Amino acid sequence: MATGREIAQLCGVSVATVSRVFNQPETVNEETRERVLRVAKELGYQPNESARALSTKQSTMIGLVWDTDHRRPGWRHPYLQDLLIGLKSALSAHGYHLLMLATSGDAREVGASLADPVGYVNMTRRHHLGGLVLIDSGSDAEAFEAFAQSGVPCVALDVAVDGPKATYVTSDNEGGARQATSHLAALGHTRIATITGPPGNQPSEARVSGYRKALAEAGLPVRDEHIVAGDFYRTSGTLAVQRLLALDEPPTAVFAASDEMAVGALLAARAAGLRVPDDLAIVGFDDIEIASVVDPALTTVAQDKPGFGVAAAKAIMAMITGGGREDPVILPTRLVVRDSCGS
Amino acid sequence: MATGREIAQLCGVSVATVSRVFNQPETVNEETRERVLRVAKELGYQPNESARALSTKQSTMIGLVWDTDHRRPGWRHPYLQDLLIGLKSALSAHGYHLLMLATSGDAREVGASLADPVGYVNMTRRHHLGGLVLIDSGSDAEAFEAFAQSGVPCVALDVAVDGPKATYVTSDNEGGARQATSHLAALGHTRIATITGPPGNQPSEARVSGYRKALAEAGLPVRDEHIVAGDFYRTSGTLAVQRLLALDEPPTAVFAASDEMAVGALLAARAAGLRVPDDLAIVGFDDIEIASVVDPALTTVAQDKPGFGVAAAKAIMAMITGGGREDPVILPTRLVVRDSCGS
DNA sequence: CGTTTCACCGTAAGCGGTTACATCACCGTA
DNA sequence: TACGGTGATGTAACCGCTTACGGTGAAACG
Repeated sequence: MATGREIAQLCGVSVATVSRVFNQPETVNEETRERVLRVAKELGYQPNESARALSTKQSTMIGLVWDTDHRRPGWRHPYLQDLLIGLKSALSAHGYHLLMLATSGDAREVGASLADPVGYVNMTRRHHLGGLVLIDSGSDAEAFEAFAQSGVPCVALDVAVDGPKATYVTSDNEGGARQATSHLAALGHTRIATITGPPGNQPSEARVSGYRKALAEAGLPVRDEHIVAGDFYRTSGTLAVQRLLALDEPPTAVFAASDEMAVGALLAARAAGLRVPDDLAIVGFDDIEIASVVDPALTTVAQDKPGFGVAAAKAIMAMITGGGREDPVILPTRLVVRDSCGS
Repeated sequence: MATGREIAQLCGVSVATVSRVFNQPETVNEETRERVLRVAKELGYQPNESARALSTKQSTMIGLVWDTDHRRPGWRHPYLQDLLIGLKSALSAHGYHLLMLATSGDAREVGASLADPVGYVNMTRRHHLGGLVLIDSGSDAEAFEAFAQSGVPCVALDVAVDGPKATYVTSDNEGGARQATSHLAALGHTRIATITGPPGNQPSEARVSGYRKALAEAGLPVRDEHIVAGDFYRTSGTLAVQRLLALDEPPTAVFAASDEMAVGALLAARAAGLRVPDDLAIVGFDDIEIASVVDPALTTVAQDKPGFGVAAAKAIMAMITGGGREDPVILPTRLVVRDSCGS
C-alpha cells in the first residue's frame, strides 16, 4: 500500500501537495499535479479511508437500518432487492457506500436494534456515517421517530418522520388505493371490501383512506364490515375473505392492501368454490413477482421499487451536503390491470 | 463525542490505560478498570472506529460484492433477502458489519465492477476490510477467481473458487437434482427432461450432473434432446417446454434447474392444453416464494437460504482470525413435494 | 524601485486511537 | 542489603491524511 508520503518523496513535493491534488486540484500547478497523478497511478495509490475519515470527521458511508421486527417473524420486505439496487447505484454516483449495521444479539455489546435506536445512532458516530436510511419492517414508527430526532441525517422509507435533518419517501398510497378502488367501482361493483395492513402502519392507513375516498366519489356507502383488518401476510388475506364471504351481503370485489394478502384472498375464494374474477374480483398492492404468476394474474397497484432507493439516496445526499431538512418524496403508483379484477 | 483523552483526564489516568481497559482488560487493575468503565458509560463514550482502524490497520467490516451483471439485465437473486438476514446476523455475532461496496458508473472514479475486480480489491484496502463476500449474479466465475487470487480473504456464494484465503459455499446441487429426478423416476416416468441454467454456471452444471446420475441409477437412457438449455429466467422455461413438446417423443416430466423456469414451464404446459401434473410433471429448484402459490403448487428442491449467509459469515470470520484457507461448505438441500409432480 | 498581490507550496499541528518500551513500587529471595 | 521479578501505569511514537498558516518568488502596481 503506497502512501501519500511515498508519492510526495518520489515527486519531490510535500504530502500537503499530494493531498491537495486529490481534494483541491485547482490549487495546485498543472505540471506538478500531473506528475503526482502519474506517480500515484504507477504505485496503485489508494487513499487510506480511515485516515481520511479520522481527519475530516466524515466517511463516505451511509448506514442502513434494516431490522426484522421480532414482532413480525417471517416478515419479508416485498421488494428489498430492487430497493437496494436503486439505493446502491444512486449512492455510488456520489462515491458513497452502504453500511448494513449489525443488529442486536451480540455478546460484545456492539449491538443495536430497533428497540434501541440509540445503539444505531452510536454506530453512526463511531463510523462517522453521513446518515441513515431506515427501512420499514412493519410498524416501527416510534423507533423511527427517535432516529429522526437524534439529529443525524436520516431518511425513512414508508414511515413519515420529522426531525431537524430527517425526511421520508413513500408511495402515493392513498392515490394508488383510490385508483384501484375506483377501477373496481367503474367495473360496476357496488359492494367493494378492503383488507388492511396492521393497525398503525402508515401505508396501510393511507390505503384505507384512498379506499374510502374512492367509494365516496363513486357514491357508494362505506360499510364497516367491509373493512377487515389484515397484517400484510398471506394468511390474513385468506382469513379476511372467509370472514367477508360469511356476511349477509358479501362483497363482489376486494381491494387488498398487499399482494400477499391478495394471493391469500385468491386462495380463499378458490377454496370457497368462487371464480375469480367473476364471482369475486380482487386487486392487490405492490406488484411483487408473485402477482404476475398466480392464476388469474393479479391486478395490482405497482410501486416504483428502484425509485425508492434512488429517492432515498438523493434525499440523504442532499441533507449531507445541504445540511437542512428535505421535503418528503411521494412516489407515484401505477395500476397494473391483469386478470383478477375482470374487465 | 467523548474521547479517550477526556476519560483519561477525568479518571486521572493516561490514554493508554483507557485503551487497555477496552482491549486488554486483564492487564489493568480492577479498581481503575471499573472507574474507567463507569466514566466511559457516563460520557456515552464511543470509540472512534476510524482512529482504531488507522492504528490497527483493520476495520470491523466485511465487503459485499453484489453486482447485477450487465449481461443479465433484470436478473434477480432468488433469495437475496434471506441470505442477507443470515449473513448480517452471523456477522453481528462477531461485531462485524457488512459494507455494500459501490459499483461502477461513478464519475469520481471510486468505481468497481465485476468487470474490474481490481476496483473492489482496492476498496477493501482503502477501508481495511476484513474480507469480501461474493454474491453470484449469474456467471462471474472468472471475475470471482480474480478475487480469490488477490489474497484478500473472500468467500464466494455458488461459485467454486480457490485461492490462498478463498473458499465458497454452495448447495448440494448435484444431490438435490438427483433426488428430484429420482423422485420423478420413482413416480414411473421414463421420459424425463431437464431445463438447465446458463452455460458455464456451476450450480446449473452440477444439477445437470445430478439429473444424469439419477437417470442412470433408474436405468433410464439420457437423451440429448431432453436436455435443453435455459438461463434461469422464466421465459426460457416456457421456450424450453415448447421445444420439448414438439419432440417425437416428448417427455412426461421435466426437472427445471430453477423455480422461475419451472413456472415458465407451467405456463407453457397450460398454454398447450396440458394438465400438470397429469400430462406433464414438473419439478423446480430453489423453493422461492412463488413456488407455493402457483397452481399447481410447485414441487421443488429447497435450499437452505439463511444457511448460506451464516456459512459465509463463519467462513470469512475463520479466515480472518485463522489466516488460512477454509474448506468449502456444501449445504444440504431438501425435496419439497407439492402438487406439480403428481404422487 | 519599493510595495502589494497572488499563485504555489511547505511546515507542522492535529484527528483519536494502539502499543512498544520505560518507569516505578513492591515483593520475595539469597 | 542488594537484586531480580512482577504487576500497573505512563510516555511517546506512530498510523496516513487534512488543513490553517506562513513563506517564497514573480508579476503587477504606484
